[in-house]
Amino acid sequence: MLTQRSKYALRAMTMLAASKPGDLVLVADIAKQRKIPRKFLELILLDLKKRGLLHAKRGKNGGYSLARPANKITFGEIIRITDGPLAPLPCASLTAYRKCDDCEDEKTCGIRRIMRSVRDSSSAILDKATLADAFRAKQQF
Amino acid sequence: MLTQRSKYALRAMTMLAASKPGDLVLVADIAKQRKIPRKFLELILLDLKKRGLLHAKRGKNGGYSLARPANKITFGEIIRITDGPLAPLPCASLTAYRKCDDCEDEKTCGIRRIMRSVRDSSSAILDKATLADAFRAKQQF
DNA sequence: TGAATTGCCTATTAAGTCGCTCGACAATAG
DNA sequence: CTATTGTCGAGCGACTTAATAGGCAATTCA
Repeated sequence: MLTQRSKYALRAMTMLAASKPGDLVLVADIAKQRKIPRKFLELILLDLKKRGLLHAKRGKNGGYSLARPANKITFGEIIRITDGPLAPLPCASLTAYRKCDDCEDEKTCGIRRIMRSVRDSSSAILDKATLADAFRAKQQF
Repeated sequence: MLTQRSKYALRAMTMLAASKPGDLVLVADIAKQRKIPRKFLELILLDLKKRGLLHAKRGKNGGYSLARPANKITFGEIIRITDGPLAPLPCASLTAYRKCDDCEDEKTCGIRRIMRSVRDSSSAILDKATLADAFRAKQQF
């Protein structure tokens, strides 16, 4: 399950994706409109900024905007930043591989093989799904 | 990421799958061979038993065995018991659906749509992968 | 019958994570 | 200068996770 943190991040990002590119949006506005605790949201956005997904400007008339077009920012990126690796096991992760402490032989591990295919199918979806896709879905109705 | 609990469960179950069907295996033996804290493992196995995946017998010459053939027990079942729903969001779960507290309109939610497809692809794999599959993978080498 | 074995069950604990808040600071516009 | 707005560090309560402890209940077998 995604953490609340990740849910908030996705919601905030889809809101930014819906606003005009380059337009600056206030944390306070995002918090209000998406019902996210303001101070908590600050931390999340800051993180997304540090990882290059957002651009921020301080001071009056400041705010946040996407650092790239909405169709160039994927769910996978966002979730990895807020929640960590997508893979069910560290030994099945590409972006954050780690050997299992007590794994006898990784090559013959049936559990790993299956978790690896779960990882592959999940990231196939999440690394392809962009903010623009999510927004488009909303627009259809 | 799976919890330690789930990892232990999967390891224990694959060990039981490797033993002769109907044979009783001691908790202590599983714990030793798979390097799982014994008392912790007891709790896990008990849970799996209550949910119908294992059969147990008490007293001397007792132990655990699979309640069904290894090719009828899936990873999905095991993980749902030990870790809960597979879906990344409650609103995207089939087996444990729950509406998001503050979701405006589920039908138009782009996030949900994507998470739903992640769920679908994950469970397509995990509800098909059986203990026998994992064991077979190991045997190949 | 009774001792040994083995799973069943309830509590408890230590450490960590999650969700969130507070207060001060730094940059920027006007 | 002042108001605004993001940045940052610290901290906190509730919960979860991983594990331990200890006794009870069923079963075997001598």
